[in-house]
Amino acid sequence: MTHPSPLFDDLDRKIVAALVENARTSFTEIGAAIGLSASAVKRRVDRMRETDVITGFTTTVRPAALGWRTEAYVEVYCDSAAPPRRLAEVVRNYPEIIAAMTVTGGADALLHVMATDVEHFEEVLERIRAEPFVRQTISYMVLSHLLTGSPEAGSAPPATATQ
Amino acid sequence: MTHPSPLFDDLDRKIVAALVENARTSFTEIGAAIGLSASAVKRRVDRMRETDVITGFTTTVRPAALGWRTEAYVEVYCDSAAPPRRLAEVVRNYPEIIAAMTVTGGADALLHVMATDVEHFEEVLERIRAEPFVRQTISYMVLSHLLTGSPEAGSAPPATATQ
DNA sequence: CATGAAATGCGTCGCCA
DNA sequence: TGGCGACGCATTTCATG
Repeated sequence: MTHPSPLFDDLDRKIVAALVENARTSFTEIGAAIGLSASAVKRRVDRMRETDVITGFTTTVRPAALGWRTEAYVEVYCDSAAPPRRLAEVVRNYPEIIAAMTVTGGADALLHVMATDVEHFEEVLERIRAEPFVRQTISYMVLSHLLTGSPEAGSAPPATATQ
Repeated sequence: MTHPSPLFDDLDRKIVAALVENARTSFTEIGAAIGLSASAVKRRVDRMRETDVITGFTTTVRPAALGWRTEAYVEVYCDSAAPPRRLAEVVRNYPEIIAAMTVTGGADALLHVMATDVEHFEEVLERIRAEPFVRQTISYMVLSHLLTGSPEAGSAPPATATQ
């Protein structure tokens, strides 16, 4: 068994859960909730930022309010010659691509794309298809979200580990 | 038409961009950067929270550090009888499903699933497939991320609007 | 109608026990 | 780790163009 694990314990988990739920919660309040002083909470948060358990604090917005009204997932099929990892460089040049990953299955990669409207999306798609080693794309336009907020990985999974 | 739109101007956009980049940035600092007082910034943030332009402040974590080491996208094909929207209720019972949406294309819905490992994922998949009106699923396991952080919708799209 | 300025209460952050 | 203290920030109230 793992020992009282000095690397990441239940207190850390509760702190992360609180910060995922609201990133602007004060250390004092978190400390009061879990029975720790504010300085102890700050130390733990600083350590988690250092070890990249916590990667940042961000704000969630309603994309439509900012003008992003069209969302899609795009499967990308690459030329068998080029490794899909090379898409990493390409993908950086598209502000419309908010996530990209290599996947198992028929396609080599999956892109998460945001656009202002369908016309804009079509334009982005044409640019992607014009990239050197992109052979084919298949798009899935998002119609509606069935899950609004993301309860997310803030909660603890069955078992836990580090790295 | 709408005039210089008091609803959402460039200052608001800059504030949102700053908060997306770091949700714990002080109003004072944001104000100094855009030429506004702290109270003015706070008022604008409060208003944006009220109108749901800003939906929350959250913390980004490295999922692997919390024990979520397996990620996948799952296409769901429903029985033609049941509307895919009914998946909304089902999906809520799965902490492993962090996003779900209806999409165009062959599948009715697309699920974003997180699990601790492949065994756990298989177990989740079996539960999903056992749901009443789920006819078929196709899974895409995520191998590696090509885009780490999400520059996201923090930046301004070509044109802007509200609602 | 939104802003800036001042006042108070609270949080943060470094230091020491 | 907790506690203390200085400083900075958030938040409210008030007056102004």
